[in-house]
Amino acid sequence: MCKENNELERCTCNIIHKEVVENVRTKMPDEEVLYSLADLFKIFSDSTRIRILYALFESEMCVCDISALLNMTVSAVSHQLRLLKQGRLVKNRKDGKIVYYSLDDIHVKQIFQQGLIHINEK
Amino acid sequence: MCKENNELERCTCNIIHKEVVENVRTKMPDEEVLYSLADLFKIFSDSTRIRILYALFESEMCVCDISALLNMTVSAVSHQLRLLKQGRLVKNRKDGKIVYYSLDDIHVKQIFQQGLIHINEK
DNA sequence: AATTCATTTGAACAGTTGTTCAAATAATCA
DNA sequence: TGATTATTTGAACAACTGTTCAAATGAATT
Repeated sequence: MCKENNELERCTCNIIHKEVVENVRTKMPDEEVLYSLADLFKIFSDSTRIRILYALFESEMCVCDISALLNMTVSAVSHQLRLLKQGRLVKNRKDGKIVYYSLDDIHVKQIFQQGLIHINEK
Repeated sequence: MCKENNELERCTCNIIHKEVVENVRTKMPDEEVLYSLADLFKIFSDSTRIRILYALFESEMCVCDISALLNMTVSAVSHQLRLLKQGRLVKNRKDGKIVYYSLDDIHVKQIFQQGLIHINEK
């Protein structure tokens, strides 16, 4: 059953273009890749984290400085820095009591750049 | 007050490196840009939407086909397609009862590609 | 006009997210 | 050691998100 495409057969499912679906299915990336991508973009999906990354494009900064720059509590900033570090987007070094954060990935700039191209289009 | 950097003064705020903060502040993009970027990446932050976009990389598809491909209800797919369309990432055309969705932006592929580079690194 | 089918829509729900607050670390300095 | 300061942590909360379900549209077909 359901051998031809472009034909509305009475399948139990509602697939209208079976050949297209099966062909696309073979080309889909692994589930794991899809989830990893979604997780990465989830990190970029918050303006606070984007602001932190843009700040670190310019200079390494301590938690206190970042919170002053963004006008946010150090706690809120620290929570976000933890997520950024988990996503391997920032790294940190300790100098006495002060923790300095800096960018851990050069691709972030390019991803943001591509995003901006989409936004500014049309 | 607070004229030198690298000096722990007793400001009302806690800025430790005032010069760095002020310099970075001048380089930060406008709020509007930061929010637009976050909104764009928010769309990519869900694996269902990423799967839909990957599917549309290969071929235009109707809602019914996509729901069969992803093994999801048409309603769930339709809701997500609405978000993708609002973000100007997909467009659609109507042919009778059937609505065909297709990619509306060539940059998406490049953004995903950059994301994959980050994921596969290290 | 009534029926069928593809799709959309809105309300409802559970699950997730970002911030705040208070408390805990960790490192310096008196 | 005790005090101070930078940062982290965990719990709590409101706000948001993705899916489901039921109902509504809209366009052929009978």
